[in-house]
Formats: sequence, structure tokens, C-alpha cells
Amino acid sequence: MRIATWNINSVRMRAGLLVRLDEIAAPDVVCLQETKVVDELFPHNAVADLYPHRHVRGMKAYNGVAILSKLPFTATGGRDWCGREDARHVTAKFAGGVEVHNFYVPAGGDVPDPGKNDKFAHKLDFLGEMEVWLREIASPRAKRVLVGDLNIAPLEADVWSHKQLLDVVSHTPVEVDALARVQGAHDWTDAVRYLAGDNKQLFSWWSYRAKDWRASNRGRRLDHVWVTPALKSKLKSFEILPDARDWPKCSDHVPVVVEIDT
DNA sequence: ATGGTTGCCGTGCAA
Repeated sequence: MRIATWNINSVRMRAGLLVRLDEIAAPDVVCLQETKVVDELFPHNAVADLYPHRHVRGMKAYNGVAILSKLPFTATGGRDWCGREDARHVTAKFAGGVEVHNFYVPAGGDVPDPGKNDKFAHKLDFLGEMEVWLREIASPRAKRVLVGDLNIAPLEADVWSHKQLLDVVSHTPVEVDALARVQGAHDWTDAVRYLAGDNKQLFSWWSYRAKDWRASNRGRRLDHVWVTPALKSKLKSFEILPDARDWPKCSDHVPVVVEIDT
């Protein structure tokens, strides 16, 4: 199974880019975040030929997640988090038992203090709920893949400057610690780091605000693919597609693709 | 230090 995760930043604006993604990386399953559209208006026609199986969960203007697939689902789902119906999680199960979880973790605003910034408090609460729930559903032989825009760059090699980002939301120690507890809750392996090692600098997001994103290269690795122990030895390869940051009308995130021998 | 861009809508808000 080739599985892609991509924060597409409006699926209606960029549905055409999914064709380009297919030509370059040929994913079997595409997990999208920030689709920014209610389910009734999802651009099914633009993607139906490539991905006949779709499970979408969106809302107006904000958030929204979707799983698009060439392989049929045996079940689909998703739940609410922090008592909000804000479309940040969907799941799909496939023949053979592989279960995919697609998450869009809250970005957390600008001030990394939960006492002063409700959005940062929400992010930490969300991660806390993920940890509790994953611990509840964890089972030793489960074949699960967790992907998404987790809005945290945990390692030094996941950011352009560890020192300069220590107090910047997405790389603060309190978030990195919270994410580590989520990862521990189901003994998740970070697929890209398992395959690439911890030292190679890798980014999946570059701000729209840079004049020349490639020249300044102030990126972060916010988009992740994790697998449970049953799939760890099945990890084959990964691709991050920085060139997608130059596609016409591009997202500020680029696709991350992992191949798993399921 | 500050402001830089984008998508949603048709105004600021969230990222």
C-alpha cells in the first residue's frame, strides 16, 4: 500500500493537483487535511476516476479531512475531539485488516502558553485526548497507520533552526513532549524517520510568506506517517515531494508518501 | 522588531 498524507489547504481550489500527485507518486490511498468544504460540496467529480472510494468529513471554511482510495474500504469512521464537531479525524479499514487514521491536529495559534492562548490550550487538550484514546484501542497485533498534519515538528532535523524555533508553536518542548506521549500510546514508529534516520533535515511545510521559499528554506516537518509494530518491518520506502511546493496554486504543505508491504 | 501570504467569503479569522 502506498499511502500519502497532504494538507491540501482547500480541496476545491486544488483538486486538479491530485492528478499530478497520482502521476508522480501513484498513491493507493490519499489522506487530506484542511479540505475546507462541507461534505455536500466536496469535489467528488474531480477525483472519482482516480479514487472511487472516498470517506470525507468537512465543515465550512475551516479544517476538514478526507480519505481517498483506489482500494475499497471494509469500514469507515472518525470521532469528535475536545467536545467539538470540527472535522479533524477520519478512519478507514481495508481488506487484510489495515486501518488508517487521518488526523488534523489544531495548529495552536501564535502564543505557546495555554493560559494566555485558548488555541494552544486546545492543541494540548487534543493531544492529551489522542493519547488516552490510542491507549484504549491499542492492541499488540493491530495493523494501523496514523497519518496527518500533526502541526508539530518533533526533532531538531524537522526544523530549519532548532534554537530559533524553541519558543515557536510547532516546536516547543511542551508540544514535542505531548506528541511523544501520543506516539508512546500505541508504540507508533515514525515511518519517515525509521527509513531516513534522525539526522537528515526533512521538511513538509514552508510558509507562504517567504519571498523565495526554496532559497530561505525555513521549513518544518509537520506532516507525519506512523505505523504500529505489526507494520514496522513492512516499511519499504518514503517520498516527500518538495517540488509540489512549486505546483501552480500550491498548498503550503507538500505530500508525504510511504510504501508499506501490507 | 515587524511583516510577510493564502483561503474562506465577502469581514476578519485562522493558518
